Amino acid sequence: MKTTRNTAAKTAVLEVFEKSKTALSHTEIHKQLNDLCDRVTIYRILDRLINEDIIHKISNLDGTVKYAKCNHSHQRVHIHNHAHFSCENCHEITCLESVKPSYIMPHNYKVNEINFTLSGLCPKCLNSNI
Amino acid sequence: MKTTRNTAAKTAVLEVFEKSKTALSHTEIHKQLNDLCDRVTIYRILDRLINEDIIHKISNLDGTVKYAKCNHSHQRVHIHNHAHFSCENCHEITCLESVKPSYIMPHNYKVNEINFTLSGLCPKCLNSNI
DNA sequence: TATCAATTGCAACATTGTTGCGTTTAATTT
DNA sequence: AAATTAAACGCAACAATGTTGCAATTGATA
Ligand SMILES: [Mn+2]
Ligand SMILES: [Mn+2]
Ligand SMILES: [Zn+2]
Ligand SMILES: [Zn+2]
Repeated sequence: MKTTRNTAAKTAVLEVFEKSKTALSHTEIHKQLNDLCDRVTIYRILDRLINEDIIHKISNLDGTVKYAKCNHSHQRVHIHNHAHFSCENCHEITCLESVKPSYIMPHNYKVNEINFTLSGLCPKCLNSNI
Repeated sequence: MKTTRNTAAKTAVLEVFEKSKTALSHTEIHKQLNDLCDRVTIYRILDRLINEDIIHKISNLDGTVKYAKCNHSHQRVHIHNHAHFSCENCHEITCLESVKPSYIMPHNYKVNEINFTLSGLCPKCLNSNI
């Protein structure tokens, strides 16, 4: 199998994730890295981090894509079954690790992954907007 | 307020939706219309149909965006609270009108919209793949 | 230190969606 | 039926996002 390496760029991307309380887009990461590496490199690092189950991808209703660090306690099988919240006002996306939807599927479907994103107003914007 | 008009292109787009059992991407619609109108026009028609609550937008985990016809029985307030299924094999996206997630939100969030997309194998692909 | 596959930078490309503007057209009024 | 007029359109140009090929660099290992 392919081995994975620790590079300066990968370390820097991980540090950006550590410092952030919300999910980040490719562009936001690129700006924070301030030309430490090429934007293509960031796409490739994100791909690797997803394969290594270190981050997960969040696809929003408006088409934007963000990434967030996984904070799971080393489960053997790791499933991203938590919800994400996307604020329509400040556009911040946060993991709601405690919110896990329950649902009943029809027969004959095999579910591998779920994507549950809620949009509206986050607590910060809800308070300041009245 | 702005009034809305019935045009040849809009009618054609609606016919495409009527004929389809699955959700459609902008590109798929454009191909089916076979240069009846410009691709920009299709984007604008889709925007209008969403505002008129005739179709809804489905944003998938892999970044693709599709649209599907709403089949609701003229509720006063119309909320898209059903799930969508995205097949990893045939890439068809279908509305699962009967699947509605239940969940408990933390306080201080105002939820306006939800996006619940499941991916995996659809019944068709599940059966043909063993 | 030598090796070598993983990683990177760069250029080029593809896809998707948006905007401005002059022209056409659907629906309403005269 | 003709005039009116704002909605809708086509076209060109642009922006954002993501992908690919390839030569050069570099991290990990021997
Ligand atoms: Mn996780
Ligand atoms: Mn609907
Ligand atoms: Zn907010
Ligand atoms: Zn399928």
